[in-house]
Amino acid sequence: MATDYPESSNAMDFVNTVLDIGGDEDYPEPMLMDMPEMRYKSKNLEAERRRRSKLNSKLFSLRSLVPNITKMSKESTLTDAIDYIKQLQKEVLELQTELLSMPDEEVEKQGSASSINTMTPPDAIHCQGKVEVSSMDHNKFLLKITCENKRGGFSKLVEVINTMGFEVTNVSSVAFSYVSQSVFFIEAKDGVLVPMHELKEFLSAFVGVSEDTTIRN
Amino acid sequence: MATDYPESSNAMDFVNTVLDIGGDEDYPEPMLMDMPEMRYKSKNLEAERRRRSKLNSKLFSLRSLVPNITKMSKESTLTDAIDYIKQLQKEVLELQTELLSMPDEEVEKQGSASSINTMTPPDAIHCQGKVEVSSMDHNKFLLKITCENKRGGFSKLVEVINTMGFEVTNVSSVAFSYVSQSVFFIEAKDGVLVPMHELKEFLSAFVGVSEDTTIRN
DNA sequence: CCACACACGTGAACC
DNA sequence: TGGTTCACGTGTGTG
Repeated sequence: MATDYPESSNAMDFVNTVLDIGGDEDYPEPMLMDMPEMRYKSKNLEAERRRRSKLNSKLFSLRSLVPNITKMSKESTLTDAIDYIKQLQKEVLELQTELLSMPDEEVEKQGSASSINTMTPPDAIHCQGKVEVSSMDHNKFLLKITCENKRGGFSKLVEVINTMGFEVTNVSSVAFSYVSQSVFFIEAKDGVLVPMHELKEFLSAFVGVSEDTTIRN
Repeated sequence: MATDYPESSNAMDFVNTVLDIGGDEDYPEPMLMDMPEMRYKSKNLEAERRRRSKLNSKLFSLRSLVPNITKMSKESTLTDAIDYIKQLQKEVLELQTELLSMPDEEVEKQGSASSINTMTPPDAIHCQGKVEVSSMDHNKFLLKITCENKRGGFSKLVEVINTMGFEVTNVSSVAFSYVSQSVFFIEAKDGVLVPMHELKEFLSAFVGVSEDTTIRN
């Protein structure tokens, strides 16, 4: 026991706690120096301890990244990490090919759950804007949207309109300075029936206008 | 200081004394310590060698999986692997959210699903179109795109432009009958550097024109 | 010379 | 009981 640790060696102790018992002490001490009590200390001792500590720390954080850990051991950590990387690579490849081969109507994730929809737009445009919805036909609408000119705002707007079940048949958009103004001529997709006020509410929430302004027929 | 420690001579002799000789190729013979000159050899010597070997092997194959290796060292192997896993995880998440968005079209044509699904997606708009790219500035381009007017075509176009790293600053699009024509004023996002020809090639491939310039009906 | 990284053999602790 | 895993201190090579 009682190795004279000159330093704390924190991570090591942590790993020791996890994997092994703390009790890995006691130097084999096969020294044959003629010095009476003075024990020869390698110059690397401390450095080596640091190195091991760091290495174990990395190993531990590597393990923490892998979801399925089979065993708490160095070998299985590496094995699992290897398998996990392979799996991730494969997954990325599949997703990429899937995404590339059929770009259907992908949107970034906006239009699935309403609760999310009303909450996620923080990164969308989040400003005061104006939304006008005019009904041109039973399934055709004219949107006039004024909002802050933000990076990606227009793309997101298109996506939102798309995921709501509308087809953009015609659009004119101009952005200048900090304001962006767009006019969309949209048409409900087949089988989609969205009430006008709902469309307006959603767009208003997305664009960042708190409560209504105008709806006209 | 201890600069005078007789490392090469005494210490080495000590090691040699302790564990036989050259120490590399030893047989796992269970030596007894009673022997006059023969020294005791640990029982797990060979096992430990195997363990180390296996561990290093894993470490090596882990390194072989990671594309960007900074240094050939254990620590950087682990660090790079960690970063790589993080990157992959992020990538997968992005791809999933990007892909997970519109059940619309697929649900619609689920009747004759599989064959159509696997056949239709390959080309997004699958028509002959025309793509013109004009460079307005080092990072600003003007796109003139003519293609078949297809459901969701415009949205897809915007998404493609967006994912390629461009910001749509201004757009005018008109669709009539079976043809759609759009003019995009786009600007490369910060840090994005896409060559003009690449942009054009990608858009052409997406829109469905085989070779640039020509529109064929 | 020194900092760093590595492999080695060993005792101990855990099934 | 062994078989397995671990941390340790050390020698050595490289820059």
